[in-house]
Amino acid sequence: MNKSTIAEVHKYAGEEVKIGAWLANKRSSGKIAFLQLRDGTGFIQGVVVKSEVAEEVFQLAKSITQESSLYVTGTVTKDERSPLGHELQVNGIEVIHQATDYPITPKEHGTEFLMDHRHLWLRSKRQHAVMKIRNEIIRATYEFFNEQGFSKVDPPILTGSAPEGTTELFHTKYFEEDAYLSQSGQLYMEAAAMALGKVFSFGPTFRAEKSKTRRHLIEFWMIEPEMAFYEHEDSLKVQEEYVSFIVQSVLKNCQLELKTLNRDVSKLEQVQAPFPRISYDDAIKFLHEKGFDDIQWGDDFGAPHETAIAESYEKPVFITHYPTSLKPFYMQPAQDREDVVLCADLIAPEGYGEIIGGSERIHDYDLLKQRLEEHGLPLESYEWYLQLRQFGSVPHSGFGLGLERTVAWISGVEHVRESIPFPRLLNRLYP
RNA sequence: UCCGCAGUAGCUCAGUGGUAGAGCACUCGGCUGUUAACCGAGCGGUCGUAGGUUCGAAUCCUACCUGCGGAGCCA
Repeated sequence: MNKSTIAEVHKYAGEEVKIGAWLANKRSSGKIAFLQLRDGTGFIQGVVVKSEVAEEVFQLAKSITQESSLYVTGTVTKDERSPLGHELQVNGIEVIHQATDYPITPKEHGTEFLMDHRHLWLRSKRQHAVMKIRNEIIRATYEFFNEQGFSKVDPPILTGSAPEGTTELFHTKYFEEDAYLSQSGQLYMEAAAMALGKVFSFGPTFRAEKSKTRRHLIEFWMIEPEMAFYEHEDSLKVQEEYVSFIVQSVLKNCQLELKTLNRDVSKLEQVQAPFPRISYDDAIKFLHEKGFDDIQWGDDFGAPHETAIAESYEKPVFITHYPTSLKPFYMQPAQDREDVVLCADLIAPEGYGEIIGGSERIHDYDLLKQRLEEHGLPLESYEWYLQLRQFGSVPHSGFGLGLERTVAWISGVEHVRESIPFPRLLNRLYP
């Protein structure tokens, strides 16, 4: 007999297969039982007809409990009513392990309860779909950057010096020394770009911020590309092509998952490069026209401002050329204006907020040193970083994309806590 | 850190001073195409914690704890 996964049953239409699965849910009447089966690759309905199976098989089908693990044998049949297109006409059931009192019942549950049972919640259809989309975004990321000639480079997670404010850094010990968990690999990626040309990193990031919104996690994953000889505009092109590529990849390879999540795909279909750009100057003017009188040139945008700007575009939008005072020390000033820098934030549509922050980096040694001093940063900690500008410095740019915000946006889930398997939030370190 | 809301059965909630309730889950019975299946019965309680007011408190008051939503914060 063929052993199959649910995702592959279509290859065995009309044949008998054996599937290892869990019982997600069950409905039954006196003479027919419907088993909702899942095996990680997908969901399928098993149909047990009393008149066509042995009496003990039907009695077993009626008595299996939610989330018990099973080997199910049956014939694969095509069925229009199934989202998968196929059903399983069950003729045999072997219970591997009987589950009792599974906590997540097929009814409504509150956030706290679901988060306390995240290890089980992941089994549900919705969460399964989000995790599959997350996986597709990761897969497409590797495909895109490999095809574009980037090398993956892994920056350290444990770092020594504490640049800027230490309040948002996780403190730990490195034997006798103080150490901090990385909140960005960017500076190291700049060094890597001088060695390998075009590089990208993909790893965890830690921010000890007391943020409590649907867009914030304490531990999240970032993709940080860095490109030698790329100026600001070159970097924007990479960003819009990259984001378009992952959105189109999800549309192509995760149709069932998007359907499960009820995602409005027409909005995603429009996400094709190029993306609109608006300068910080124009964004301030736009907000004033919209009646926001609580913001003036030099202020950073709050969540309502970002959302208002994003809502006037169908695609993600770049906000470029922020005031120098709002941005970190390493950003390259604009050629004709000292008061703004060559940077861009990419704001996702539908209120999902900033998904990318990027900039051209200062490549002039004297200017970089001056900026470090202006920001009151200890030069000795940045000696290696300054040396990148002493030995064949070149214009270069890079950006960081927040994976969970991107997953949340593309999946259409409300909160980033559903876009990572085990979210770390304020007051949430379990499970 | 600030503002607002909430905490009652395993879960989701109703109950605004006078005998603790419903749906789901679970158990039993019924039902041949169900889609959070449905119908009937049964089981199920330290009303977040501590103190106070009252003849009497889930209900009113005070403090604390926990969670949710938002703001702030956020390379």
